Formats: sequence, C-alpha cells, structure tokens
Amino acid sequence: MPAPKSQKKVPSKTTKVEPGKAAKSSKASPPKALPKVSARAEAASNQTDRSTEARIKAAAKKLFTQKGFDGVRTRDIAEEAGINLALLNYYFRNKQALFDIIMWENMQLFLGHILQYFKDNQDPLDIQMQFLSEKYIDMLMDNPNLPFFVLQNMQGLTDIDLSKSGHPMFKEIGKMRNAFLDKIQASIDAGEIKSIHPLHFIANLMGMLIFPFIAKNLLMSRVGNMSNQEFEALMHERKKLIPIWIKNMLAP
Amino acid sequence: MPAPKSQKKVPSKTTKVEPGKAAKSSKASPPKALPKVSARAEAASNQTDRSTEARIKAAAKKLFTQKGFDGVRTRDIAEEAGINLALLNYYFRNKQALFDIIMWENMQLFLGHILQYFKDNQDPLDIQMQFLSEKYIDMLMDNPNLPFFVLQNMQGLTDIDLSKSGHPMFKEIGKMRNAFLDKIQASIDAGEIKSIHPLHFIANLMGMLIFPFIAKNLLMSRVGNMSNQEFEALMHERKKLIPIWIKNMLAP
DNA sequence: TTATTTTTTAATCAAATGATTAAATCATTT
DNA sequence: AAATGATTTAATCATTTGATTAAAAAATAA
Repeated sequence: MPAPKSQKKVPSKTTKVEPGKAAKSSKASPPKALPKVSARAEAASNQTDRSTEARIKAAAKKLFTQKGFDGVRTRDIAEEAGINLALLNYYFRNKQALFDIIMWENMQLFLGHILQYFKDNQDPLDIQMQFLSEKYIDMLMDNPNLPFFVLQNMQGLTDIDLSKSGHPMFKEIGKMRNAFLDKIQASIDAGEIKSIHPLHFIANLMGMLIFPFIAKNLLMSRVGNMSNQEFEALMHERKKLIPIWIKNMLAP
Repeated sequence: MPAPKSQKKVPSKTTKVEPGKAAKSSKASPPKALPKVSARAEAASNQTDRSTEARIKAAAKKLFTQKGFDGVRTRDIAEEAGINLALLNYYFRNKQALFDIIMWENMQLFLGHILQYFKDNQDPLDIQMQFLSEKYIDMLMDNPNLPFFVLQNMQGLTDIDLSKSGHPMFKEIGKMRNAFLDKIQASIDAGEIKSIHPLHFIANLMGMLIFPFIAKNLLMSRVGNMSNQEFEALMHERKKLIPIWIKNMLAP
C-alpha cells in the first residue's frame, strides 16, 4: 500500500494567502482566498449583518471576550455561530488570525472613546473627568467583560512587543497620554489639585472606573448579596460620584 | 493478533481512590494511593522543601498563577519542576486536582491577611485603612500575579457555587464582611465620613490597592515608560497615600 | 541479605483539537 | 441551460495533551 501521509508541511506560498491580503490571480486549488473582508469591514458589529462571516465573528467575539484564547475551542465558535467548523478556517484562515481581529476590535472599544475625546479636547480637567466617567461606565455596562479581556492579553506584552507591532492605535495612545499628562501637570501648576504622580492619578481613576467590572463576582457575592439590577444601579451612581471623589481626593 | 485496546473505561472504584481520600487497605495494583500529603502539608511553600511533591507544587503554582488553568499544560509543569510527567498524576491524581490545591492556597493568600486582621480587630476605621494598605500592598508586591489569578477564577463562579463548596474560608469571609460593613456604618453614623454605599467604599479601596497590579503592563508601557524599580517605588508610596485619599474622598 | 514497598521512568493510549481536503451545493454570469 | 466561481458540508488528518501502564530503580523493612 502506498503511504498517503506526511505530504504537507510548510504551506507553499503559491497556494496560501496571507490573512488580510487578497489573493492576486494565483490559480490555487480549492478555497481561493479570504472573501471580501474589506467590503464588509465598515458594517462591523451591525446586528442586521447576518452573513456567515459576521456570525462567526460575533460568536468569536462573545466567546473570546468571555474565556480568552486558550479557553475557547474552534468547535465552540462554530457551534455558537451555527456554522460548519471548516467555515471558520475558510473565512479567517485559522484560530489565531480570528482572535487577533477580535483582539484589536476590543482594544479599540476599550481605548477608542478616550482616544477620540482627549486627542484635541481643551475642557478643564474636572469637566473631562465628568465626561469620561459618564461615557466610560456606559460603555463598560454594555461590555462588562471587556476590561478583563484587554488586561488578560496585555499580561504577556512588553513595551517592546507593543512598539514592534506598528498598529496605528499606538500612535494615538501616545498622543493621548501626552495630552493627558500635560493637563494634569497644568492643573497642579495652577494650584487646582494637589501634586500627584500621573501614574497614581491614572491608576486611581482607571481603578475606580474599571475595577468593579473586573471584580463584579467577588463584590456581588460577598458584599451584600445583590442582584444584577442593584449592581447596575450602583454603577449608574458611580458615573456622578467618581468625579466628585477624584476632586475631593486631590483638593488642595 | 489480539486486540490490546479499549479495556479501560470508567476507573473501577476498587482500584481508584478519590483525590484527597486516603486509600484504606485495598490491595490495588500499581500506585496505591496519594502519598502522605498531610505529612508535608504544613511545610507548604518552604523553599528548603525540595521533595518531588513540593517541586511539582511550586512549579504548578508559578505557572497556574501566571497563565491560568487553560494556559498551562501538564508537560509544562513537569518540565518546570524537572520531573517525569507521570509523577504529576502519581502525586496529585490529575491536572484539575493539582489546580484546585493551588487555587485554594492562592485564595488564602489573597484574603487570608484581611480575614485574620478584621475578624476581631476594634481599631478605628482610619487605623484599619493604614494597616490594610501597608500589609496588602506588601503582599501584592511579593505576589503580583495573585489578583489576576483570583479574579480570573472568580469569573465563572456564581454565589451558589461559592456556598455549595463548603470550604471553611467562606464562613470566615462572611464574618469579616459583616464586621467591616458594621464598621463603615458606624463611621457614617458618627459623622466621621460621608454616607456611602458599602460596595462603593470597598470597590474604591480594593480598586486602588489592586488595580495597579492588574494593569501594570498597561500603566507601565503607556504612562511614562518606567522601569520595574520605579513601579515598585510608586507602589511603596501608595501604602501611605491610599489611606489619605480615602480619608479626603469621604471627608464630611 | 532478601523481601517489600515506594518512587521514578519510558512508552503508549485515547480523546480533544486545530486544520485540511474533496466533493456537493448555491449563486452568478454568459 | 451551461459554465464558472463562491460557499458549504462531511469526512478525515496530524498533532497536542491529559492520563495510564508496566517495568525499572530506589528506598525501606524483614
């Protein structure tokens, strides 16, 4: 009998196509290339988009955000999306490529709002705090698992890794950071707030905004057995309270 | 040729022993039961304990705490511990049983200090804040991955799950919580602090203590490229600052 | 020493899992 | 309708991974 094994190894570049890059005109075998991803890119997370590709992405987003890369099997995604397992690879090449897409979208969601706002806003610090607290907690109530996901996938990344990947978002982050640090410093110089290291300021602010969503189960189950509804009511309260706490905390 | 396959299925109760329960006197086949775990239990996390069992546990603790259950393969643990893969199952039955041990030890570490202190301490609230901030941040500097691990494994647990597992620690948590809530309420009644929902208080306190360790990479890489040493110095600062911030935040 | 028990090793298994293939179905164009 | 290309399916692969087995080695008891 012949040996019908070990005939594949490195996917020959002639038949394989890099994810994201369109297949030019290679007369490759069965699945030619990734379908028109860009054509649908702008319709992201639109509930009315029930295309196969969108269903897979939605399922992947839900599961990856909930359980992380290692906690999800491709079969889970296929089942959640109600599609054949092979379609996942047909549309997204492989698990890692699909995860990377979800990863970047979640990063955008996590930092996008702030980035957009802070980039060229000139309001005084306390107004900025009010806006941020309001918008950010609203976003977190819609995406409660987002902080954990982002932090989880930040764990392994070093500064070098971050700068290596030349994603345009990092330039935005840099700009925002500088604008924000300047704003804090100006407030200190003007005597509006006590002197404080920027990291303390940002850690306190982010901690108060984000921590309840990360520790929700711990807080809910052990601190006054509360319902989801009560939890949401308290998070709603926090939108107004956090700016006040920050202000009091740093009153000169 | 005979068929030397599919002869095992459900581990017959006569030869298998539940993890944690000692094998009585069953004259079972090869590995009789878990070795004298209890005999070494008190020597936990002692660096001088270089026994095989301790090496496996140390390796498992390191990797599980860093990467979670799904992120670690039993082979990783074996390699990290420098032992044969089969020894992991010989000493700890299976991956899940080993993980559970690490899980409970980490829970203890995460809550143990607070539990012990708050159980019957009668100091005023501001003194308690100072003590907690000091000790807890010290502990977190020694175990920076602990919060993420605990929160990660709290994710799936509901209140029912927690009470179902009759671990004695949960009774302690209940006692502590009540004592702490009483203390906060008393301070409010005495007019020492502004009225505040206990969850807000605890979320703010825990958030300020814990969040920097969860978001370390995010904070370090994007907020003023700092070294580990600088980060540690700032965490050291926070030990004194957090009680002050809390106090100012809630000044009546 | 010899016998017995405990510990360790190498080899292997079975199930799970990411990925691929070839054929079938569907849609679009000519 | 026929041809062409895109999408979907069922079956299967190859590898990884948690776990087991049988035998060897080491330690302990007799």
